[in-house]
Amino acid sequence: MAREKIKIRKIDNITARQVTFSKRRRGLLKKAEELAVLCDADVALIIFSATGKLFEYGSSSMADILGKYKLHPNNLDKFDQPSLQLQLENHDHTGLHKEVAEKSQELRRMRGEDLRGLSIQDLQKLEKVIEAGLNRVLETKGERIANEITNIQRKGAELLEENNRLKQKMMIISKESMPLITELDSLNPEEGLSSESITNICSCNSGVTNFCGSSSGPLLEDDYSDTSLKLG
Amino acid sequence: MAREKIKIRKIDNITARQVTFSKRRRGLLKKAEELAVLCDADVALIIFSATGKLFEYGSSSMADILGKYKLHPNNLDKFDQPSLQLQLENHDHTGLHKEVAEKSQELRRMRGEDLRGLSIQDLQKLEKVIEAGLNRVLETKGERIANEITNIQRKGAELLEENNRLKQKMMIISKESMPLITELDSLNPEEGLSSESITNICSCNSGVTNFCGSSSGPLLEDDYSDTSLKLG
DNA sequence: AACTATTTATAAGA
DNA sequence: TTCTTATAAATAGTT
Repeated sequence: MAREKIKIRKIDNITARQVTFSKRRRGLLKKAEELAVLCDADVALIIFSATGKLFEYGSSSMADILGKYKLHPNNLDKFDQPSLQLQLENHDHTGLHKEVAEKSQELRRMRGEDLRGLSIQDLQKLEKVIEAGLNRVLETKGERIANEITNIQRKGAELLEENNRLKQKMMIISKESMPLITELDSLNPEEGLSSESITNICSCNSGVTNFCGSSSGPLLEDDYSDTSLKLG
Repeated sequence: MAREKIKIRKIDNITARQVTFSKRRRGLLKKAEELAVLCDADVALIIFSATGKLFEYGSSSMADILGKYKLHPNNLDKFDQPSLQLQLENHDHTGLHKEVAEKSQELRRMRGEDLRGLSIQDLQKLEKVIEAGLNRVLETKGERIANEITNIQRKGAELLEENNRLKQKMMIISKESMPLITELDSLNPEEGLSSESITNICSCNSGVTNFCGSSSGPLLEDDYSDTSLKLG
């Protein structure tokens, strides 16, 4: 446009090209602004140099103009689709939804719900998992009940011992054919122990039931033992 | 720029403004393309007329140029923020992450892991939840153990009965001062039962230990009540 | 970056 | 709108 007319094709000479870029860039930006001002138009001009440097003009907020551009009917089919990044995030989204659903179902099953659809093997695995978990929570309570069981055993053994002692004494009495009243009197106090054992077996029973249901708390306490003793 | 110089300000005359818009718009688009071609630049030009009509030029795909523009360091703070839609989805995202984390922890706790940080009340609630779930899975095993318990009780009751019978016999013997060898002989066979009872109590012990670990089931059934009644 | 001969763009009028 | 045209503006090549 001066001195010589040029063909509109890429300028080979790098220096000349850079110079022309500077001159024409300024001119373009100026004319863009002039158009916007003179004609009340909304103009966005973005220029990247060959080296990647950015120059821009926006008659108003660049974001506004570009947003308006994306929403334009002409471009809806190109820009309304979520960006690649958004698509990826949507996929993540789906994955998370799936994860939540899976964990929700696992929780339901650990609560004993929604067991249809589980094979016998699945149920066995589930049982083991739940049991393993419950074992820890129930450790303390389990220990307590184990102690009660030990009591039952001990008292059963005492009953048996007493039983055997009684039998031995009867054997002695029958074999010697000589009843000793004094010995029988001294035997009476031990009868209380027997009654206590019986009652404890009963209370232990309710204690175990409680355990099964899920209750906690000290069962088979001294109160029970006392009552048992009174029963005797 | 011809005939008369004009001030760069909005043209009042609507017709004149529209005409100028047409002329300058063409010139701007042409110069934008020239810059792109001559200088190997990437150029995007977007023009909205005052009436909302869109004109555009892109030296390459408009989407590419705008994408490049958004990723440019200058604009990261303006454009890296996701669209409103994306922001909402991101929030959902976070919510889902949170949900997954919560369910994961609940699962871990139902497995007896990660129990630190739970209050005693929390632990009791957790225990009830796990137990409730396990009760269904363990129904069969619980029934089996309930039978074991019944055995313990029955045999304990039998021991007691035997014990009482022995005592009564001794009382009779001592009070009447008349040992009856025949009765003692008839008592001997029951001694075998006593030994059996001892053994059963031991095996019952292991059964109950298992029960403590995780069994449930209906305990204290009618059998128990009956036994208790017999004890009374 | 400044100069300047030219080309190009365009304001006003038709 | 488009054409014309006088003139302003832009700019290619030079310095």
